[in-house]
Amino acid sequence: MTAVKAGVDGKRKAQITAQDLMDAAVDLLESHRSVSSLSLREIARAVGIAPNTFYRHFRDVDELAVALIDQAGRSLRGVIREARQRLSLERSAIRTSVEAFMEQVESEDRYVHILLREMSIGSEAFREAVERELSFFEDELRDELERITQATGTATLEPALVAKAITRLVFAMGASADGKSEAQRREITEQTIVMTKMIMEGAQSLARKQQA
Amino acid sequence: MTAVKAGVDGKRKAQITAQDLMDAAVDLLESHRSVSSLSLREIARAVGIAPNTFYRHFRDVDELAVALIDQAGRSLRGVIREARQRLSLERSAIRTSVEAFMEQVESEDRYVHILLREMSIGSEAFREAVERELSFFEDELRDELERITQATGTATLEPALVAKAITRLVFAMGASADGKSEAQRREITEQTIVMTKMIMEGAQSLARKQQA
DNA sequence: CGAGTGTCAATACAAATGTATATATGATTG
DNA sequence: CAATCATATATACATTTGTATTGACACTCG
Repeated sequence: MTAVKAGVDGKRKAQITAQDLMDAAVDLLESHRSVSSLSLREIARAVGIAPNTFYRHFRDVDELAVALIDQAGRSLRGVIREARQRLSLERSAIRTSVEAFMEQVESEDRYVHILLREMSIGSEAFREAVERELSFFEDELRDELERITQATGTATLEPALVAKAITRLVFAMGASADGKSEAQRREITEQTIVMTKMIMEGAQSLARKQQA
Repeated sequence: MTAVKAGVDGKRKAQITAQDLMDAAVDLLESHRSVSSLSLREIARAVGIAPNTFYRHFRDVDELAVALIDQAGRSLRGVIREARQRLSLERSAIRTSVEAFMEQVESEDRYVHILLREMSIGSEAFREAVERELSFFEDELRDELERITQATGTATLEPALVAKAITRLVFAMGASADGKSEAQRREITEQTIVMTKMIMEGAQSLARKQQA
């Protein structure tokens, strides 16, 4: 939208973008700071612009925070979708998905951490953005569960509820994996996989009992 | 420890206690503000003391935050224990416990909200305090599960993992119940109960399959 | 009674914050 | 080229922040 083509000569001042501001904000949140403790000036300082220039890109720090969540969600959903497409050849759908999720959490994409951490904090707009991402997940997962039910013929009790349980649990476990070591994260991943299987198995077992 | 006996005459300035500061802080966190966005002066203003007097009770706002978490955890554990003691006469252990938890979350005790919300945010000491409370929960729940296993003879797969899954899930659901209406909270409670039952059922079902 | 001690307020100050106003620079377009 | 526009800076100001210093008041104990 507001993208500016680089000038003919390469000597340009390197055009600050909204993305630059977001990256700087994420840097500042590296350690366990809350988004709400970020100051406009601090972010501006980090990217090397005058405080007022911030307003060219966002009205608020809050607005930047919402953009952060959107980005985190988008990136996370992309990874999960990709994992799902790899599913057909693989063994366990659960394992593949959970591992994809945790992979995304553990590295490279520091945006996701913020989503996981600040689920219940921040402005109204912020929390709504987080809720939106959770819903996306739940919906996609529910569809997937219903597809499995159709395909395998094994009934699942209340797919929507199962999807919600798994989503919340996986997110919570992901959040707890945050500062941990590689080994610890691997253990958390394995735990999460077993937990997810328990929920799935429980939902199917209850469905069987209910049928009888 | 530092409690001061009231003077002979009742005209005293009403002795500010650490608890007063904590209560004031909780008031300020009413809406979804982060603890890390609280200022020392703000809290002092709320209780009507001079900024410097704050130091008589806490070294930091961080130290106050940790005290907050401890209090929330203590109060929460008390309620769960009480619920557990009522269990023998009741029907479903799961329902009783989850309802007790949600009851505590939804009203009166605004301290618990903070614990639920800021699980992944704040200083090191803060997060450690939260982790401590989670561990307490998991341990007590695991003991309970093992006792059930002993009593009923129905095996449960990995009680520690089940306890962890249930704890994280219930906490996550509790956190999501925060700003909601009475009706919505009731629905969340019901959902949480079913989710918990799924986990239990799944763990038992998997144990049966593994035995075979 | 008088000295000590714990609890508070008053004043002060440097630093940091959000934002208003005005200005400069390079790109775009007539 | 001149005008316009988006982008960024500079300066400024009133607030707010954490904390240092100082002193007042009430209570306790010898």
